[in-house]
Amino acid sequence: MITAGERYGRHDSGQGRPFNVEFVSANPTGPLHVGHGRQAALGDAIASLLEWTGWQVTREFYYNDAGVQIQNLALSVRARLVERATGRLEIPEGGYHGEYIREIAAAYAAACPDDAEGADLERVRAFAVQALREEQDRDLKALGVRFDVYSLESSLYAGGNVEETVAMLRRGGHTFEEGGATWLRTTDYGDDKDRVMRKSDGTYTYFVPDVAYHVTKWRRGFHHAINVQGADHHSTVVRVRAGLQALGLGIPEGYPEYQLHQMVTVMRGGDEVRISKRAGSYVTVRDLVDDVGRDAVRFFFLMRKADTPLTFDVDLARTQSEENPVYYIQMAHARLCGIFRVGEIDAGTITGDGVDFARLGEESERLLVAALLDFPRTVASAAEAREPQRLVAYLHDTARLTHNWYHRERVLEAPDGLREARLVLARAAQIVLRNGLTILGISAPERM
RNA sequence: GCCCCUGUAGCUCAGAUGGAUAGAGCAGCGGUUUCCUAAACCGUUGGCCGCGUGUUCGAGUCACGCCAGGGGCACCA
Repeated sequence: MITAGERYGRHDSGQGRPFNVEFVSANPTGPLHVGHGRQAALGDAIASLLEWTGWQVTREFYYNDAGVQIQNLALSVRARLVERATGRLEIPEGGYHGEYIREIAAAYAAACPDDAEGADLERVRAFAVQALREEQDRDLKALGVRFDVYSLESSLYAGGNVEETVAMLRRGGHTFEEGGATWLRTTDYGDDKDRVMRKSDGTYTYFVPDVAYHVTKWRRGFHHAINVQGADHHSTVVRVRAGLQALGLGIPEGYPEYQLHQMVTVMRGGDEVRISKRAGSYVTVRDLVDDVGRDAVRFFFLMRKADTPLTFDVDLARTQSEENPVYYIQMAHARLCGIFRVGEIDAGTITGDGVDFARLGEESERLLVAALLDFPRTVASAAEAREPQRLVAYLHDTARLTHNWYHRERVLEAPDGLREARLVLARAAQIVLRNGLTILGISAPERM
């Protein structure tokens, strides 16, 4: 434990094989909301857990920048441009009402004075998408989440992947024509009804580029992949997998994995904060980070398993007291640091050599030692199940045992021999708490 | 109607590959402070694990059926 240090808890079950973790993947049609925040925290923690179990992880973000939603975005911005020019506002059907649309329109008008009413819709679209991607990048940065790869739906059309996928599906014999549309017989793969892949107007439904996208993932060597999404996308799971099966490329039935999470509600002052993208009332990821801090945001998003609806209690998250679990865990770590600080001991020099661990006989220290030894198993289990909340629960438990021990037993003032053994225990607990928090993307402060 | 998720202490939730008296936090009650951070700790009250049947030596965990709540069921994404 001591000699492994910051590597304590790692495994090599992944054996360096590539693993693609796709998460957030928000359409560039607005700022990131709390649901994306949960995905960001979950996806990043799962990615980290996989790294700790020996996988070579790529964090990937997929932009749906080619569909109807983007068209609506462009039309919404144009509507605001027209409003600026004429004073008349007509937001189109399915359009976006948020205040940020107005801001994008203002920026567009400033950048492109020759097109103040947005006559060049393609130009408006590109501008708005770019602006919102930058906006989302700032949100992700506030959370401390980084991606290795950004994939664009539009590039799948431009690169011919969509056409190629459709051609392969047709060759595979699982398609048929009806009502002027082309259908994929997804019922051959467990769907409850067949799905349109090419609409009668000649455009493709969303899941076709999705299938094409996953073909590119597979071909890039990612034979292991997981997508973290909201449970409202659960109907896509069967379709995408069905499409991949129908291609006959030898892709396994369960590819890709999905980790779907339930809804997030935000409580503030005892009331639920209503979220309505349409009406423009909005709790963004950045609002939350500004309010309660990055560590608390990440922790609260990770403390429940994905299958459970999450209530984000803003008042609790910003409380700096015993009630707030994230402070409780960080405090346990800071306390241990405090021992070394007060004792003027460099924790890094602790080796455990020549120490008689049999002297750690108190109940509180035996329990703590047992918990620390359990850390690698917890990491492995959380990684295997793709469930970071197991690690959260473990850390809370270990923090409790740490506080308990700290209050019952003295370290610096213990007799010779026992003192050295307890310093090793303090060091080991410090390592485990810090490693655990690091996996979750939460800081481990040395003092608070 | 079909699909997915959930149902465990008063409340919010944990309970890996089935395994011994089912755990935590909060709330409640009772304590602890000349002490490495009281931003804390200790003790204690409180559970037909939604209901039923089945598989098993053994079920909170697996299967099936009910009941209740949430979400999803487009030639939208």
